[in-house]
Amino acid sequence: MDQFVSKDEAAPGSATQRAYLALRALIVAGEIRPGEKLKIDGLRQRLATGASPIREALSLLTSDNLVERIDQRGFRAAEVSAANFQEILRLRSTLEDQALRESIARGDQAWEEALVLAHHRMQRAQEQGGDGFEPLHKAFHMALLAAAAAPILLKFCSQLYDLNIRYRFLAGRGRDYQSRDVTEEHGAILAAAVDRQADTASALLLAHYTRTGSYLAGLLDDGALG
Amino acid sequence: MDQFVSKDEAAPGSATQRAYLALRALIVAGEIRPGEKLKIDGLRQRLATGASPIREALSLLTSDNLVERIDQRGFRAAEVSAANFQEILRLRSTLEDQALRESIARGDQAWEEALVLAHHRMQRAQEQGGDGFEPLHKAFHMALLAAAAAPILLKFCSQLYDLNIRYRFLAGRGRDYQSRDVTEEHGAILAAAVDRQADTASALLLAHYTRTGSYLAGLLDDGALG
DNA sequence: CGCGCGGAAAATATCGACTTTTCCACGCGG
DNA sequence: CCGCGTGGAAAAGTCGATATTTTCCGCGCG
Repeated sequence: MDQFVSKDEAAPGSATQRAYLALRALIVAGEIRPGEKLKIDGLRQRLATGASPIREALSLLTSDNLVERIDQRGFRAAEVSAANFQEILRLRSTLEDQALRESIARGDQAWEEALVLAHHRMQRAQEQGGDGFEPLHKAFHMALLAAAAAPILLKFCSQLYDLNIRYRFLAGRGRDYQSRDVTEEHGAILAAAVDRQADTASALLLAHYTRTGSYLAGLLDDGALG
Repeated sequence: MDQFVSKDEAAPGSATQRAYLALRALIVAGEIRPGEKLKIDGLRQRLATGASPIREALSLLTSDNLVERIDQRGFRAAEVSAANFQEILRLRSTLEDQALRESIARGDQAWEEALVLAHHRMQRAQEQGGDGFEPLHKAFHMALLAAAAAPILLKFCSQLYDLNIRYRFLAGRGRDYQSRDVTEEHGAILAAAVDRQADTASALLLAHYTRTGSYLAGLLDDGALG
Protein backbone atom coordinates (compact mmCIF):
# COMPACT_ATOMS: atom_id res chain seq x y z
CA MET A 1 0.00 0.00 0.00
CA ASP A 2 1.84 2.93 -1.30
CA GLN A 3 -0.58 5.07 -3.22
CA PHE A 4 -3.60 3.70 -1.49
CA VAL A 5 -3.58 5.85 1.58
CA SER A 6 -6.21 8.40 0.66
CA LYS A 7 -8.76 7.44 3.24
CA ASP A 8 -9.91 10.78 4.54
CA GLU A 9 -7.16 13.27 4.01
CA ALA A 10 -4.45 13.16 1.44
CA ALA A 11 -1.49 12.00 3.48
CA PRO A 12 1.73 12.90 1.70
CA GLY A 13 4.39 11.42 3.89
CA SER A 14 5.43 14.15 6.24
CA ALA A 15 3.33 16.24 8.55
CA THR A 16 5.31 19.23 7.39
CA GLN A 17 4.19 18.76 3.81
CA ARG A 18 0.61 18.38 4.88
CA ALA A 19 0.75 21.50 7.00
CA TYR A 20 2.41 23.40 4.16
CA LEU A 21 -0.24 22.49 1.64
CA ALA A 22 -3.09 23.07 4.05
CA LEU A 23 -1.85 26.47 5.15
CA ARG A 24 -1.10 27.58 1.63
CA ALA A 25 -4.59 26.59 0.58
CA LEU A 26 -6.09 28.48 3.50
CA ILE A 27 -4.16 31.64 2.72
CA VAL A 28 -4.61 31.53 -1.04
CA ALA A 29 -8.32 30.88 -0.65
CA GLY A 30 -8.59 33.82 1.69
CA GLU A 31 -9.89 31.83 4.63
CA ILE A 32 -7.00 33.33 6.48
CA ARG A 33 -7.27 37.05 5.91
CA PRO A 34 -4.32 39.23 4.88
CA GLY A 35 -2.40 40.46 7.88
CA GLU A 36 -4.01 37.93 10.17
CA LYS A 37 -1.84 36.72 12.97
CA LEU A 38 -0.82 33.10 12.62
CA LYS A 39 -0.65 31.75 16.13
CA ILE A 40 1.30 28.56 16.37
CA ASP A 41 -0.91 27.09 19.02
CA GLY A 42 -4.09 27.83 17.14
CA LEU A 43 -2.79 26.25 13.96
CA ARG A 44 -1.46 23.33 15.95
CA GLN A 45 -5.01 22.60 17.02
CA ARG A 46 -6.56 23.37 13.68
CA LEU A 47 -4.30 21.01 11.78
CA ALA A 48 -3.95 18.43 14.52
CA THR A 49 -0.19 18.32 14.55
CA GLY A 50 2.81 19.46 16.56
CA ALA A 51 4.48 22.83 16.60
CA SER A 52 7.53 21.84 14.59
CA PRO A 53 5.73 21.01 11.34
CA ILE A 54 3.75 24.24 11.64
CA ARG A 55 6.86 26.33 12.07
CA GLU A 56 8.54 24.62 9.17
CA ALA A 57 5.53 25.09 6.94
CA LEU A 58 5.37 28.75 7.85
CA SER A 59 9.03 29.13 7.01
CA LEU A 60 8.40 27.68 3.60
CA LEU A 61 5.44 29.96 3.05
CA THR A 62 7.57 32.91 4.02
CA SER A 63 9.79 32.26 1.04
CA ASP A 64 6.69 32.01 -1.14
CA ASN A 65 5.74 35.54 -0.11
CA LEU A 66 2.49 34.29 1.38
CA VAL A 67 3.55 34.71 4.98
CA GLU A 68 5.59 37.38 6.69
CA ARG A 69 7.88 36.67 9.57
CA ILE A 70 8.20 39.32 12.22
CA ASP A 71 11.47 39.12 13.99
CA GLN A 72 10.64 37.61 17.34
CA ARG A 73 6.92 38.10 17.09
CA GLY A 74 5.80 35.16 15.03
CA PHE A 75 4.14 35.00 11.64
CA ARG A 76 1.26 36.66 9.86
CA ALA A 77 -0.43 36.23 6.51
CA ALA A 78 1.10 38.52 3.90
CA GLU A 79 -0.52 41.91 3.49
CA VAL A 80 -2.15 42.83 0.23
CA SER A 81 -2.03 46.10 -1.64
CA ALA A 82 -2.71 47.47 -5.05
CA ALA A 83 1.02 47.95 -5.56
CA ASN A 84 1.70 44.36 -4.64
CA PHE A 85 -0.96 43.20 -7.03
CA GLN A 86 0.45 45.28 -9.84
CA GLU A 87 3.90 43.98 -9.25
CA ILE A 88 2.74 40.39 -9.33
CA LEU A 89 0.97 41.05 -12.59
CA ARG A 90 3.96 42.70 -14.13
CA LEU A 91 6.43 40.05 -13.04
CA ARG A 92 4.11 37.32 -14.15
CA SER A 93 3.84 38.84 -17.58
CA THR A 94 7.59 39.07 -17.97
CA LEU A 95 8.35 35.60 -16.71
CA GLU A 96 5.51 33.70 -18.30
CA ASP A 97 6.19 35.32 -21.63
CA GLN A 98 9.70 33.98 -21.49
CA ALA A 99 8.65 30.60 -20.19
CA LEU A 100 5.89 30.18 -22.73
CA ARG A 101 8.13 30.98 -25.65
CA GLU A 102 10.72 28.50 -24.54
CA SER A 103 8.08 25.91 -23.81
CA ILE A 104 6.56 26.26 -27.25
CA ALA A 105 9.97 26.10 -28.87
CA ARG A 106 11.03 22.98 -27.03
CA GLY A 107 7.75 21.17 -26.49
CA ASP A 108 7.47 17.72 -28.01
CA GLN A 109 4.41 15.65 -28.74
CA ALA A 110 4.08 14.44 -25.18
CA TRP A 111 3.95 18.06 -24.00
CA GLU A 112 1.32 18.86 -26.56
CA GLU A 113 -0.83 15.94 -25.47
CA ALA A 114 -0.46 16.70 -21.77
CA LEU A 115 -1.46 20.27 -22.52
CA VAL A 116 -4.59 19.28 -24.43
CA LEU A 117 -5.49 16.90 -21.66
CA ALA A 118 -5.04 19.54 -18.98
CA HIS A 119 -7.22 21.91 -20.94
CA HIS A 120 -9.90 19.32 -21.39
CA ARG A 121 -10.02 18.50 -17.71
CA MET A 122 -10.26 22.14 -16.81
CA GLN A 123 -13.07 22.70 -19.29
CA ARG A 124 -14.89 19.68 -18.03
CA ALA A 125 -14.70 20.80 -14.43
CA GLN A 126 -15.94 24.24 -15.34
CA GLU A 127 -18.94 22.93 -17.24
CA GLN A 128 -19.86 20.66 -14.40
CA GLY A 129 -20.23 23.45 -11.94
CA GLY A 130 -16.63 24.30 -11.15
CA ASP A 131 -15.96 21.48 -8.77
CA GLY A 132 -12.25 21.19 -8.36
CA PHE A 133 -11.75 23.81 -11.02
CA GLU A 134 -8.98 25.72 -9.33
CA PRO A 135 -6.27 23.05 -9.23
CA LEU A 136 -7.01 22.15 -12.83
CA HIS A 137 -6.83 25.77 -13.86
CA LYS A 138 -3.41 26.04 -12.37
CA ALA A 139 -2.44 22.74 -13.94
CA PHE A 140 -3.41 24.08 -17.36
CA HIS A 141 -1.42 27.24 -16.97
CA MET A 142 1.60 25.35 -15.76
CA ALA A 143 1.21 22.79 -18.54
CA LEU A 144 1.59 25.61 -21.03
CA LEU A 145 5.02 26.36 -19.62
CA ALA A 146 6.05 22.85 -18.70
CA ALA A 147 8.34 22.21 -21.64
CA ALA A 148 10.64 25.06 -20.75
CA ALA A 149 13.90 23.62 -19.46
CA ALA A 150 14.10 26.15 -16.67
CA PRO A 151 13.18 24.82 -13.24
CA ILE A 152 13.76 28.06 -11.38
CA LEU A 153 11.71 30.06 -13.84
CA LEU A 154 8.87 27.58 -13.54
CA LYS A 155 9.02 27.73 -9.79
CA PHE A 156 8.78 31.50 -9.90
CA CYS A 157 5.80 31.25 -12.22
CA SER A 158 4.09 28.81 -9.92
CA GLN A 159 4.63 31.08 -6.96
CA LEU A 160 3.35 34.08 -8.82
CA TYR A 161 0.32 32.15 -9.95
CA ASP A 162 -0.59 31.45 -6.34
CA LEU A 163 -0.01 35.03 -5.31
CA ASN A 164 -2.13 36.24 -8.17
CA ILE A 165 -5.00 33.85 -7.65
CA ARG A 166 -5.12 34.85 -4.04
CA TYR A 167 -6.28 38.28 -5.11
CA ARG A 168 -9.02 36.71 -7.17
CA PHE A 169 -10.30 34.92 -4.12
CA LEU A 170 -10.03 38.02 -2.00
CA ALA A 171 -12.04 39.94 -4.59
CA GLY A 172 -15.00 37.78 -3.81
CA ARG A 173 -14.41 34.07 -3.86
CA GLY A 174 -14.03 34.13 -7.63
CA ARG A 175 -17.77 34.63 -7.82
CA ASP A 176 -18.45 35.34 -11.40
CA TYR A 177 -14.89 35.17 -12.56
CA GLN A 178 -16.03 32.82 -15.24
CA SER A 179 -18.60 35.32 -16.35
CA ARG A 180 -15.94 36.94 -18.44
CA ASP A 181 -15.07 34.95 -21.48
CA VAL A 182 -12.14 33.13 -20.04
CA THR A 183 -13.27 29.93 -21.66
CA GLU A 184 -12.74 31.31 -25.10
CA GLU A 185 -9.48 32.90 -24.06
CA HIS A 186 -8.17 29.64 -22.75
CA GLY A 187 -9.19 27.90 -25.93
CA ALA A 188 -7.42 30.46 -28.09
CA ILE A 189 -4.25 30.19 -26.04
CA LEU A 190 -4.31 26.43 -26.27
CA ALA A 191 -4.77 26.53 -30.02
CA ALA A 192 -1.92 28.97 -30.53
CA ALA A 193 0.37 26.95 -28.31
CA VAL A 194 -0.39 23.70 -30.07
CA ASP A 195 0.17 25.41 -33.41
CA ARG A 196 3.53 26.62 -32.13
CA GLN A 197 2.70 30.24 -32.79
CA ALA A 198 4.72 31.68 -30.00
CA ASP A 199 3.98 35.33 -30.68
CA THR A 200 0.26 34.76 -30.85
CA ALA A 201 0.18 32.53 -27.81
CA SER A 202 2.23 34.93 -25.75
CA ALA A 203 0.15 37.90 -26.80
CA LEU A 204 -3.02 36.06 -25.90
CA LEU A 205 -1.67 34.95 -22.58
CA LEU A 206 -0.53 38.41 -21.59
CA ALA A 207 -3.84 39.87 -22.69
CA HIS A 208 -5.53 37.23 -20.59
CA TYR A 209 -3.59 38.37 -17.56
CA THR A 210 -3.94 42.05 -18.22
CA ARG A 211 -7.67 41.71 -18.66
CA THR A 212 -8.08 39.61 -15.55
CA GLY A 213 -5.88 42.13 -13.82
CA SER A 214 -7.96 45.17 -14.68
CA TYR A 215 -11.09 43.25 -13.83
CA LEU A 216 -9.76 42.38 -10.42
CA ALA A 217 -8.32 45.81 -9.84
CA GLY A 218 -11.82 47.15 -10.33
CA LEU A 219 -13.27 44.78 -7.81
CA LEU A 220 -10.49 45.38 -5.34
CA ASP A 221 -11.04 49.10 -5.42
CA ASP A 222 -14.50 48.48 -4.07
CA GLY A 223 -13.33 48.14 -0.52
CA ALA A 224 -11.90 44.65 -0.44
CA LEU A 225 -8.56 46.32 -0.18
CA GLY A 226 -7.01 49.44 1.33
CA MET B 1 23.08 49.10 19.91
CA ASP B 2 21.45 48.13 16.69
CA GLN B 3 24.15 47.77 14.12
CA PHE B 4 26.88 47.37 16.68
CA VAL B 5 26.63 43.73 17.43
CA SER B 6 29.54 42.37 15.44
CA LYS B 7 31.75 41.28 18.30
CA ASP B 8 32.67 37.75 17.37
CA GLU B 9 29.71 36.36 15.59
CA ALA B 10 26.87 38.37 14.22
CA ALA B 11 24.12 37.67 16.70
CA PRO B 12 20.83 38.71 15.17
CA GLY B 13 18.19 37.81 17.67
CA SER B 14 17.00 34.39 16.77
CA ALA B 15 18.99 31.21 16.48
CA THR B 16 17.07 30.45 13.31
CA GLN B 17 18.34 33.61 11.65
CA ARG B 18 21.88 32.85 12.70
CA ALA B 19 21.65 29.31 11.39
CA TYR B 20 20.13 30.55 8.16
CA LEU B 21 22.84 33.07 7.50
CA ALA B 22 25.63 30.72 8.52
CA LEU B 23 24.40 27.86 6.38
CA ARG B 24 23.79 30.08 3.41
CA ALA B 25 27.28 31.45 3.69
CA LEU B 26 28.72 27.95 3.90
CA ILE B 27 26.85 26.76 0.83
CA VAL B 28 27.44 29.87 -1.25
CA ALA B 29 31.11 29.86 -0.38
CA GLY B 30 31.37 26.24 -1.41
CA GLU B 31 32.53 24.99 1.96
CA ILE B 32 29.59 22.67 1.74
CA ARG B 33 29.95 20.94 -1.58
CA PRO B 34 27.06 20.58 -4.04
CA GLY B 35 25.06 17.46 -3.36
CA GLU B 36 26.55 17.06 0.08
CA LYS B 37 24.27 15.54 2.65
CA LEU B 38 23.20 17.96 5.34
CA LYS B 39 22.87 15.93 8.48
CA ILE B 40 20.85 17.65 11.13
CA ASP B 41 22.92 16.31 13.95
CA GLY B 42 26.18 17.29 12.36
CA LEU B 43 25.02 20.84 11.73
CA ARG B 44 23.57 20.96 15.21
CA GLN B 45 27.05 20.44 16.54
CA ARG B 46 28.75 22.67 14.01
CA LEU B 47 26.52 25.64 14.73
CA ALA B 48 26.02 24.93 18.42
CA THR B 49 22.27 25.07 18.42
CA GLY B 50 19.22 22.84 18.58
CA ALA B 51 17.61 20.87 15.83
CA SER B 52 14.61 23.14 15.35
CA PRO B 53 16.51 26.22 14.17
CA ILE B 54 18.53 24.04 11.81
CA ARG B 55 15.46 22.51 10.26
CA GLU B 56 13.85 25.89 9.91
CA ALA B 57 16.92 27.38 8.30
CA LEU B 58 17.11 24.47 5.88
CA SER B 59 13.49 25.00 4.97
CA LEU B 60 14.20 28.61 4.18
CA LEU B 61 17.22 27.68 2.10
CA THR B 62 15.11 25.19 0.20
CA SER B 63 13.00 28.04 -1.08
CA ASP B 64 16.16 29.88 -2.05
CA ASN B 65 17.12 26.97 -4.29
CA LEU B 66 20.28 26.43 -2.30
CA VAL B 67 19.11 23.27 -0.56
CA GLU B 68 17.07 20.35 -1.81
CA ARG B 69 14.67 18.49 0.41
CA ILE B 70 14.26 14.79 -0.16
CA ASP B 71 10.95 13.63 1.14
CA GLN B 72 11.77 11.60 4.17
CA ARG B 73 15.48 11.49 3.64
CA GLY B 74 16.57 14.87 4.85
CA PHE B 75 18.30 17.71 3.05
CA ARG B 76 21.26 18.14 0.75
CA ALA B 77 23.06 21.07 -0.80
CA ALA B 78 21.67 21.89 -4.23
CA GLU B 79 23.37 20.21 -7.15
CA VAL B 80 25.12 22.30 -9.75
CA SER B 81 25.13 21.90 -13.50
CA ALA B 82 25.93 23.87 -16.60
CA ALA B 83 22.23 24.06 -17.40
CA ASN B 84 21.45 25.42 -13.97
CA PHE B 85 24.19 28.00 -14.34
CA GLN B 86 22.90 29.08 -17.71
CA GLU B 87 19.40 29.43 -16.40
CA ILE B 88 20.51 31.57 -13.51
CA LEU B 89 22.40 33.80 -15.89
CA ARG B 90 19.48 34.14 -18.21
CA LEU B 91 16.95 34.86 -15.50
CA ARG B 92 19.25 37.30 -13.87
CA SER B 93 19.66 39.20 -17.09
CA THR B 94 15.94 39.45 -17.61
CA LEU B 95 15.07 40.47 -14.10
CA GLU B 96 17.93 42.81 -13.39
CA ASP B 97 17.40 44.58 -16.67
CA GLN B 98 13.86 45.33 -15.62
CA ALA B 99 14.80 46.22 -12.07
CA LEU B 100 17.64 48.48 -13.12
CA ARG B 101 15.52 50.42 -15.55
CA GLU B 102 12.85 51.01 -12.99
CA SER B 103 15.40 51.90 -10.36
CA ILE B 104 17.05 54.46 -12.60
CA ALA B 105 13.69 55.90 -13.53
CA ARG B 106 12.53 56.27 -9.96
CA GLY B 107 15.74 56.81 -8.07
CA ASP B 108 16.02 60.05 -6.13
CA GLN B 109 19.05 61.78 -4.76
CA ALA B 110 19.25 59.60 -1.70
CA TRP B 111 19.40 56.54 -3.93
CA GLU B 112 22.15 58.11 -6.00
CA GLU B 113 24.18 58.87 -2.92
CA ALA B 114 23.73 55.44 -1.40
CA LEU B 115 24.83 53.96 -4.70
CA VAL B 116 27.97 56.03 -4.91
CA LEU B 117 28.74 55.14 -1.33
CA ALA B 118 28.25 51.43 -1.93
CA HIS B 119 30.54 51.61 -4.92
CA HIS B 120 33.20 53.45 -2.99
CA ARG B 121 33.18 50.94 -0.18
CA MET B 122 33.44 48.08 -2.60
CA GLN B 123 36.34 49.70 -4.39
CA ARG B 124 38.07 50.41 -1.15
CA ALA B 125 37.78 46.83 0.02
CA GLN B 126 39.13 45.55 -3.26
CA GLU B 127 42.16 47.80 -3.18
CA GLN B 128 42.93 46.80 0.36
CA GLY B 129 43.25 43.15 -0.44
CA GLY B 130 39.67 42.09 -0.86
CA ASP B 131 38.85 41.83 2.80
CA GLY B 132 35.11 41.70 3.15
CA PHE B 133 34.78 42.37 -0.54
CA GLU B 134 31.97 39.93 -1.21
CA PRO B 135 29.22 41.45 0.91
CA LEU B 136 30.08 44.88 -0.42
CA HIS B 137 29.99 43.63 -3.97
CA LYS B 138 26.51 42.31 -3.43
CA ALA B 139 25.54 45.53 -1.69
CA PHE B 140 26.66 47.52 -4.72
CA HIS B 141 24.71 45.40 -7.15
CA MET B 142 21.62 45.56 -5.00
CA ALA B 143 22.04 49.29 -4.52
CA LEU B 144 21.80 49.69 -8.27
CA LEU B 145 18.34 48.16 -8.18
CA ALA B 146 17.22 49.48 -4.83
CA ALA B 147 15.01 52.28 -6.08
CA ALA B 148 12.74 49.92 -7.97
CA ALA B 149 9.42 49.77 -6.15
CA ALA B 150 9.17 46.04 -6.57
CA PRO B 151 9.96 44.01 -3.48
CA ILE B 152 9.36 40.62 -5.03
CA LEU B 153 11.52 41.42 -8.01
CA LEU B 154 14.32 42.56 -5.74
CA LYS B 155 14.03 39.43 -3.68
CA PHE B 156 14.35 37.32 -6.79
CA CYS B 157 17.40 39.31 -7.85
CA SER B 158 18.99 38.82 -4.47
CA GLN B 159 18.39 35.11 -4.61
CA LEU B 160 19.77 34.85 -8.10
CA TYR B 161 22.82 36.83 -7.10
CA ASP B 162 23.59 34.30 -4.40
CA LEU B 163 23.03 31.39 -6.72
CA ASN B 164 25.28 32.97 -9.29
CA ILE B 165 28.08 33.88 -6.97
CA ARG B 166 28.10 30.35 -5.68
CA TYR B 167 29.35 29.22 -9.05
CA ARG B 168 32.13 31.74 -8.88
CA PHE B 169 33.28 30.29 -5.60
CA LEU B 170 33.01 26.78 -6.91
CA ALA B 171 35.11 27.73 -9.90
CA GLY B 172 38.02 28.33 -7.60
CA ARG B 173 37.34 30.56 -4.67
CA GLY B 174 37.12 33.57 -6.94
CA ARG B 175 40.89 33.36 -7.32
CA ASP B 176 41.70 35.82 -9.98
CA TYR B 177 38.19 36.96 -10.59
CA GLN B 178 39.35 40.48 -10.23
CA SER B 179 41.99 39.86 -12.82
CA ARG B 180 39.42 40.64 -15.41
CA ASP B 181 38.61 44.28 -15.60
CA VAL B 182 35.62 44.24 -13.35
CA THR B 183 36.76 47.39 -11.66
CA GLU B 184 36.39 49.40 -14.79
CA GLU B 185 33.10 47.69 -15.61
CA HIS B 186 31.69 48.55 -12.23
CA GLY B 187 32.77 52.12 -12.62
CA ALA B 188 31.13 52.42 -16.01
CA ILE B 189 27.88 50.97 -14.72
CA LEU B 190 27.89 53.36 -11.80
CA ALA B 191 28.47 56.34 -14.05
CA ALA B 192 25.70 55.38 -16.43
CA ALA B 193 23.29 54.80 -13.56
CA VAL B 194 24.04 58.10 -11.92
CA ASP B 195 23.64 59.83 -15.28
CA ARG B 196 20.26 58.14 -15.62
CA GLN B 197 21.17 56.55 -18.91
CA ALA B 198 19.08 53.48 -18.54
CA ASP B 199 19.90 51.88 -21.87
CA THR B 200 23.61 52.28 -21.38
CA ALA B 201 23.55 51.12 -17.80
CA SER B 202 21.48 48.09 -18.60
CA ALA B 203 23.63 47.16 -21.57
CA LEU B 204 26.76 47.45 -19.45
CA LEU B 205 25.26 45.44 -16.64
CA LEU B 206 24.15 42.63 -18.92
CA ALA B 207 27.51 42.62 -20.64
CA HIS B 208 29.10 42.42 -17.22
CA TYR B 209 27.07 39.32 -16.43
CA THR B 210 27.50 37.71 -19.79
CA ARG B 211 31.24 38.20 -19.67
CA THR B 212 31.51 36.89 -16.14
CA GLY B 213 29.31 34.04 -17.25
CA SER B 214 31.47 32.94 -20.15
CA TYR B 215 34.54 33.34 -18.00
CA LEU B 216 33.08 31.08 -15.34
CA ALA B 217 31.69 28.62 -17.86
CA GLY B 218 35.23 28.20 -19.11
CA LEU B 219 36.54 27.50 -15.64
CA LEU B 220 33.67 25.20 -14.81
CA ASP B 221 34.31 23.07 -17.85
CA ASP B 222 37.70 22.26 -16.43
CA GLY B 223 36.37 19.61 -14.15
CA ALA B 224 34.90 21.63 -11.33
CA LEU B 225 31.58 20.51 -12.66
CA GLY B 226 29.96 17.52 -14.39
C1' DC C 1 -5.85 63.95 33.04
C1' DG C 2 -2.03 61.99 30.47
C1' DC C 3 2.36 59.55 30.56
C1' DG C 4 5.33 56.08 31.89
C1' DC C 5 6.50 52.23 34.69
C1' DG C 6 6.02 47.52 36.30
C1' DG C 7 4.09 43.00 36.64
C1' DA C 8 1.23 39.36 34.98
C1' DA C 9 -0.40 36.71 31.04
C1' DA C 10 0.38 34.99 26.60
C1' DA C 11 2.92 33.67 22.74
C1' DT C 12 7.25 32.60 20.62
C1' DA C 13 11.46 30.29 20.20
C1' DT C 14 14.26 26.65 21.60
C1' DC C 15 15.59 22.41 23.49
C1' DG C 16 15.81 17.31 24.53
C1' DA C 17 13.73 12.86 24.01
C1' DC C 18 10.62 9.61 21.51
C1' DT C 19 8.85 7.37 17.18
C1' DT C 20 9.13 6.17 12.59
C1' DT C 21 11.52 5.56 8.49
C1' DT C 22 15.55 4.66 5.83
C1' DC C 23 20.02 2.78 4.91
C1' DC C 24 23.55 -0.75 4.98
C1' DA C 25 25.57 -5.10 5.77
C1' DC C 26 25.26 -9.75 6.81
C1' DG C 27 23.68 -14.31 5.95
C1' DC C 28 20.59 -17.53 3.86
C1' DG C 29 18.83 -19.72 -0.27
C1' DG C 30 18.87 -20.45 -5.14
C1' DC D 1 28.59 -17.10 -7.26
C1' DC D 2 24.76 -13.98 -7.19
C1' DG D 3 20.25 -12.34 -5.69
C1' DC D 4 16.95 -11.84 -1.93
C1' DG D 5 15.28 -11.17 2.62
C1' DT D 6 16.36 -9.91 7.31
C1' DG D 7 18.19 -7.32 11.27
C1' DG D 8 20.50 -3.64 13.35
C1' DA D 9 22.23 1.00 13.30
C1' DA D 10 21.58 5.69 12.07
C1' DA D 11 19.07 9.52 10.72
C1' DA D 12 14.83 12.17 10.06
C1' DG D 13 10.66 13.69 11.80
C1' DT D 14 7.71 14.68 15.47
C1' DC D 15 6.19 15.71 19.94
C1' DG D 16 5.78 17.91 24.62
C1' DA D 17 7.91 20.87 27.87
C1' DT D 18 10.84 24.86 29.25
C1' DA D 19 12.76 29.34 29.04
C1' DT D 20 12.75 33.77 27.01
C1' DT D 21 10.53 37.45 24.94
C1' DT D 22 6.78 40.34 24.00
C1' DT D 23 2.41 42.30 24.87
C1' DC D 24 -1.15 44.03 27.49
C1' DC D 25 -3.29 46.21 31.32
C1' DG D 26 -3.63 48.67 35.55
C1' DC D 27 -1.45 51.56 38.88
C1' DG D 28 0.96 55.47 40.48
C1' DC D 29 3.46 59.64 39.52
C1' DG D 30 3.99 64.07 37.26
